[in-house]
Amino acid sequence: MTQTPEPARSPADLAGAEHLTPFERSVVAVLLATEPGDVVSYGEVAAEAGYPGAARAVGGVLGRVDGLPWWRVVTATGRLIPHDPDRQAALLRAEGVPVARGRVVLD
DNA sequence: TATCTGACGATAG
DNA sequence: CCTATCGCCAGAT
Repeated sequence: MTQTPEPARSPADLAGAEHLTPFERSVVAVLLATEPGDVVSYGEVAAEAGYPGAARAVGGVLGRVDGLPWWRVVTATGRLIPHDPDRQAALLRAEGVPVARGRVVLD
């Protein structure tokens, strides 16, 4: 196989990862890999993406890249994002995730 | 190349 | 339990 004319279409392409950095693409892949009802923290996404400790940088990706399930990302303590907690709570509940007083109910 | 910003995380009070 | 501060990382200017 001399060169692949059409590289495998990764889920990351759904967010237009054409002009994204490796870090952003990795984060996008992790988020798109999540499914409805699943909740992850910024630190978890960073670690899964291969950049442990870059939790803060993950937040930047959610703000720059659109088309991502940002509502499935919460803080390490289960706290909803300070940007749109009410919005996120509604989206999470729509997926079956119990939310109480601005925090996801961890089991 | 240097500096500032920010959808964070952990710890101290 | 909540607020304040420091530390860390990648992106933007």
